[in-house]
Amino acid sequence: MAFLMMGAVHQMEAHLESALGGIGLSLAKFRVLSQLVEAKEPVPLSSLAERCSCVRSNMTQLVDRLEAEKLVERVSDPSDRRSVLAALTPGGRARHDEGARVLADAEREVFERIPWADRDSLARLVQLLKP
Amino acid sequence: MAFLMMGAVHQMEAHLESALGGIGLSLAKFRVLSQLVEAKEPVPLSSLAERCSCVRSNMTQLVDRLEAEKLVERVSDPSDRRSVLAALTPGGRARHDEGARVLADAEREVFERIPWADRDSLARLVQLLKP
DNA sequence: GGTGTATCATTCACCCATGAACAACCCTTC
DNA sequence: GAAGGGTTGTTCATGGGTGAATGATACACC
Repeated sequence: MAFLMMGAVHQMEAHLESALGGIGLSLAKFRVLSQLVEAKEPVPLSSLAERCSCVRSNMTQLVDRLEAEKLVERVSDPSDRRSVLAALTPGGRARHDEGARVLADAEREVFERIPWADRDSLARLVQLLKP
Repeated sequence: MAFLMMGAVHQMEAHLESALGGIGLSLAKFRVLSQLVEAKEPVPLSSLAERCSCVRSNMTQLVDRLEAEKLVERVSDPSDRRSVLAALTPGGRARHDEGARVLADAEREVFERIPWADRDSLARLVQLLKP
């Protein structure tokens, strides 16, 4: 059962990943951009890591890569010299919007095989697994 | 919806992973041992990779690590000198059995929150996602 | 028998994720 | 104001995964 779910979800991830790959994004990078869009302002890496449910060291290198592609910028926080803020660039914003469209399509493709009536119960059951 | 499922499954994976971690295994390594047990005989890395749904290069280093822990052995295939067979050692067999017990417990913990009546429909819906 | 093609395992470079160790910095508390 | 303890981001080692390139081998076909 656990293996069944892992298999299905990994295939789904691979599908989304490959769709995003077409525009030079990945799920991890999209999640970061997405959080920055939502925040509407520069976010400390630490808080960004928390929002993305990953550890700080991971966010460091994720932002490294995003910065290399000029999708985000590191800016320093005047009020706390330990902190480094990640700021969305215009290019990053555009890439995110593109990614959101691509992802919506890919997600539709995955779920179109399961009838609308069943989606609620699937969501409910999956939710039960979480805490 | 996709993100909900990914989140839930990743947490579940983390739980199983940490349970296996207690005995020096991981999901990936357990999957390999498991396939070797099932096969009842040495298996070419290529076929092992296929059974584990991963690429050959990944299996190479997975077997590297398992071999370093003396859980499997590389033996050469007399009938095809390109091929390298992975063979389960007695220690590997024992570790697998231990892993299977640990995993069964961990899986029970994860799913005990969802009522028996719902498990079938969850399995059915997840199955729909797969091909 | 020689040639071409396909398959095998490995290596390499890369991506994503974790935990441990670390220097820099903030903040309390004396 | 000096001292300690908690944060912050980075680095490093490790594990797990991919795709591309490579050298060795098998095999079919001429």
